[in-house]
Amino acid sequence: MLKNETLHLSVDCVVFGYDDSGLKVLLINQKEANNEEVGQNPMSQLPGDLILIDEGLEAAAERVLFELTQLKGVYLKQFHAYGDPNRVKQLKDRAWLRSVRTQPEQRVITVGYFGLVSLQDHDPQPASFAGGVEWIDLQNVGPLAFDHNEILDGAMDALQNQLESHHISFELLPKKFTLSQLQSLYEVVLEKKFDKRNFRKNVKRMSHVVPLDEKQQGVMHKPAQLFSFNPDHLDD
Amino acid sequence: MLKNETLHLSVDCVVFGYDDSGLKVLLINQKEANNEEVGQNPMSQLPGDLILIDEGLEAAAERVLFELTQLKGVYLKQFHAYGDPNRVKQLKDRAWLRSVRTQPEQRVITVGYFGLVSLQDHDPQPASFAGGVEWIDLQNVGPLAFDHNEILDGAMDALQNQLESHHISFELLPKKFTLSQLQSLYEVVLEKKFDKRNFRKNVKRMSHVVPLDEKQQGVMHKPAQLFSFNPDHLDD
DNA sequence: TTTCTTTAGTGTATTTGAAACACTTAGGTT
DNA sequence: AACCTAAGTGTTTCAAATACACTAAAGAAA
Repeated sequence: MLKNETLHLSVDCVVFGYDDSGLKVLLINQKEANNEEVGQNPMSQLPGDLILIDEGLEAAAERVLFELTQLKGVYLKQFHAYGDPNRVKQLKDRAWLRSVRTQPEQRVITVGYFGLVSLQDHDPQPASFAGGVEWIDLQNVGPLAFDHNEILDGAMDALQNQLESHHISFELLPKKFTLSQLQSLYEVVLEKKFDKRNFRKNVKRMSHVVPLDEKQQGVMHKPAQLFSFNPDHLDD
Repeated sequence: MLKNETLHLSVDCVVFGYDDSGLKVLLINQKEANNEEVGQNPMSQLPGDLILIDEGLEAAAERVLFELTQLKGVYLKQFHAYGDPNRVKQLKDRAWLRSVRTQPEQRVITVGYFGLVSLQDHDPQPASFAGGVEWIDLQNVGPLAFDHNEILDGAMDALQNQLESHHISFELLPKKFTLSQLQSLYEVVLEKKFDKRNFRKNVKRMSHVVPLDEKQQGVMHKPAQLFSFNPDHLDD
């Protein structure tokens, strides 16, 4: 058994997708792994891969995400680096690593990015050159490869912490959205309920949420006014 | 000129030290560099070094900090990874890199940790096996090596963001402290003034700040009551 | 021992933001 | 015309943030 002499660096992307049915995360299936030797089911994992030798971290996250899921122009933000020396050395992950890596025993440190997309504005089933890609409801995420459950938790914490302070909710909504959609998003991400009238009072103080001269269409109830996000009005 | 084929990973520690004279950061001088070829002054930098092949990130930060500054038992927390492909390739940094690295042209990604110590409880002039170690007032920090000014700014942001929410102010104070010291710390770190009575009202609600049966000694004014931090009482 | 200097320590009134709460409206469907 | 559904809207109550000025205790100086 070879002694590891260098270490590798990867990026992993925790891409959250949102629509009226809830908050989801983008996972890829390890289709190409033959887990015969340990008789395991194919596992899911976060989209991620080794960075190239001359590539910046954020550029790597964008490239890897595009290569694995065809997603482009996604808001991405670094949140944490994971470097446990044994994070890719569990038995469950060996077969897959051998099938895709030239140095499967290599230690890999990874830098986590979280991404945000609106499922209405982006193709919810991005094609992949190898392996399936799926949006999984956050509640239904099972055991993932490597330490990806921990990374997912870390991304969720970062999202919750930054949702209110960093004006990122709009990355998860369609360009035109209703106040009810905005409220539901807050409720789903922060896992608590808000009072409708108080919530709207607060939104009306945000000058970067601008009402449009347009209403919701095709709904079987009173149509809601549409709003959009104006990044130029960030005076508050 | 050799093509780089692997990349390296380092940790850099931004250790903040606090006492009644203010907030400082621990820097080391590049004494061993002979900058003759570009005629530059010796530069200061954050304590940091490459991680070992089997070492966790936090363990690396602890080890490197100890090796370079003899500091031990310091609160350390990861805050950001810096991976610009050119971050160690500026002219100003070449001479020093050649004097200490076997592969000075190597790309290095670094993971930043911030550390917190009380200058009263820790030796403020830790000895180093090579190169001087100094506490520098935050206002007096000049140009540092590599991207270390940017890393320092990132650490300061992290400290400001976490001071109130993460109960870390106590890492910067002596075990026994006065409320005035606590208030000054908040004012220095958050760069704003607080009202004395309101500040104390808020502290009295924090059950983890416990009054001691002890008073300040050797001061030429009314001695203040001492308090300490009880990590078991974190119910709020 | 008196006076001076310095920082510790304390309470109330005002303003602001957060929280609680229920009915009417507009559109599509039956 | 009646019904269903989510949109939209104000006021009251309570809690927290803010603003503000004097007395107390110790050591130093006279």
